[in-house]
Amino acid sequence: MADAVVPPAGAVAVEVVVAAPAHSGLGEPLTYLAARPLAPGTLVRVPLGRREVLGMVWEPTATPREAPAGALRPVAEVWEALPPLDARWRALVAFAARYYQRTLGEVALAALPPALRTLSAAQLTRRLHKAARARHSAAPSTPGGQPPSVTDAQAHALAVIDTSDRPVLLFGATGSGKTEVYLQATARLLADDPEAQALVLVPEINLTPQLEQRFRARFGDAVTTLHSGLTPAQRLQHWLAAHRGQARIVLGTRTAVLASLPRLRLIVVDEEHDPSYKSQEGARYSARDLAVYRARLGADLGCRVVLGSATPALESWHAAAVGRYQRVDMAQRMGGACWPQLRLVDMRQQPRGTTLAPALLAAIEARLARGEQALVLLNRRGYAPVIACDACGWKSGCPHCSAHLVYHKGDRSLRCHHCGHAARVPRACPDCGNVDLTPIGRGTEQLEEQLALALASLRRADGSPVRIGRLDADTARAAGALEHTLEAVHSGAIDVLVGTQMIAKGHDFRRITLVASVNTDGALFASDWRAPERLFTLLMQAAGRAGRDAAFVAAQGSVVELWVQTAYPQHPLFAALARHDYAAFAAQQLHERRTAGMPPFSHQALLRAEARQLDAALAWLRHAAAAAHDLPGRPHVTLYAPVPMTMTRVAGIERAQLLLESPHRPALQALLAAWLPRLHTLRAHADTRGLVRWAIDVDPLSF
DNA sequence: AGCACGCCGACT
DNA sequence: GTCGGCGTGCTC
Repeated sequence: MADAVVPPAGAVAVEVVVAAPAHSGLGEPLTYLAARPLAPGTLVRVPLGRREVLGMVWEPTATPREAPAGALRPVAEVWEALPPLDARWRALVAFAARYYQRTLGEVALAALPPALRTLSAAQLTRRLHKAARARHSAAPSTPGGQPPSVTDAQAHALAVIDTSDRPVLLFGATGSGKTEVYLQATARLLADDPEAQALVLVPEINLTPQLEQRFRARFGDAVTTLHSGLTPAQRLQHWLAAHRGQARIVLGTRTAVLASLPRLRLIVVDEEHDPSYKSQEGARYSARDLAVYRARLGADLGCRVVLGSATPALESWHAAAVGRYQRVDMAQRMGGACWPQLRLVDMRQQPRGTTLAPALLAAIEARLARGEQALVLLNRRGYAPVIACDACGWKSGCPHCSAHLVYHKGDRSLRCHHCGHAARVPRACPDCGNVDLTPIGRGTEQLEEQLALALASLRRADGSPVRIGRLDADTARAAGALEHTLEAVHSGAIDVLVGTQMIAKGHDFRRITLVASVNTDGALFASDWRAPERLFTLLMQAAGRAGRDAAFVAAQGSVVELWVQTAYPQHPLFAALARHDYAAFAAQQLHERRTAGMPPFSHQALLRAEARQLDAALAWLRHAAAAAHDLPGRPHVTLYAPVPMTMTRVAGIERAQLLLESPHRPALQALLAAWLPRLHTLRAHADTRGLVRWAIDVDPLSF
């Protein structure tokens, strides 16, 4: 074919990484011919088999590989218009690829905006010119207003951020003014260095619109965003602005940690404990951990990293305790806002099946009567998690998953929350024909209904009936619905907001004086040993929604309360919660984890397998474990027996996993690095029929 | 991962 | 007789 073309005299070999997984045999950089040497980080299009793909020039690997068999093919196109991705960025990608056991190309190319891959060099050049013109015609940014003066705690935090040689863990209560610290740290940096860039990471941008608003209000056009809500064209445009240094501040979700930011000097990870920083597919990286590493790579520029949370991840808390991070405390809530008092409702004293204890209902009524608002948390959407037949015991199971179909009353459907399967609610039991099917348990939809019923006779000051709003993945699906509901809470159009954990995020509600958690115990004894940490975080976060306006609370003469319904009121988690004492909770949890040898006192990786039949998945994992037998690091790594996942079947696929654990991270890393090539060989040559796919998850968060 | 080639069941 | 299922093999 075209390969017969004789390379021009003076052509040189260049190494190029492409977005190919390791099992393709293309894990290492590929060698092509170019008319002249190309700088590492340059984007190129290269022929690969019968197609042409985007690749990136990489520096030759330290250990020279033997030349590929056939004649080298020439690079098809060099994207000269785009400045190469710089050495710091490549070092970050190289680290992420190595640590999370992926190929360079997978990580490097996945970090680029998808729209970039579809462009030709000519289209890119046009795009860049257009962006440059738009920039010239745009009005200069006009940051609005004077920054507010800072409290002593904020000033201290800023001083530490300025001077610390370590990652800073900003431990600040909800409403203690962490955002103002981020803003002023950013402002100082930009004032100090006319080219510096800052990266602000948030868990989910649509749940925290206020942070974006505050950054825009302060820095105007210097702010750009990077998240999945943007159109492909916007994402490309924003990415280019960051890459070319025009965007001074990038506000984004976890993917933004891999954005190109040549003059990056400040990284903020807000709500650093949030699990959404851990990627759950592809390269399963932790954006928080990569942020810390990235700051280290930028040390020569004076790059700093700030991890902020009211309830840090226990890993981060421990890192601060041993001195790897520097902790700064901001304990006080601004403006004298007070902490909710904890009210535990012992559900063992309530009749079985009670949704809302009478005392809690009365407390809500009292608040509504005074014109205050309440927030009721139930971490389960739908009307009921399952429906059952009264006669034969049939339950609504998903045909594709080891899960129940959830009853959604609104559209009379049964829906699987794992695979999306949806069906009409049957008129009668599919097994015995009995017509009495009963919903078991409660979801937000039912809670909303029961609250409406219970509060039906209640009137607001103006005589109108009280209004109940619901916020969960179902009601938030429609465009603008989330903003609309939040606005209704702010304006007072909604008196009681019912919802899943999404109502606990950073919304700054002014008139909420009561927060209630209705069905708490599921999380207390979940099989996942991280469940208590997540529950504590959720309840602290939810509690933080109440009493934010101290003047309002005082004028009302009200008491701010957090109500928790539980059958285990004596659980130590609640004692710490009552004192809103994260430190005590962390100490207790860390003690348990140390005793049990769990993270952060050990390091873990999972080998996950998916297969048509469970046996095939388990057999593969056993093969894999056997293949690890004599590997480096093996003596320091515990391999547990392969087990089916808690949710064994999802969308017709059986899942199992093998846990690896080591007190010594380098040993685990060494083992993984040596193990993966063997696994690829095993997959290709051993009998692995039925196995659909497998993947390594380093530092897994969920099991 | 793509994208081909290649060998067995229900349709114009 | 073809269209099309997805099994295996290759890509510097």
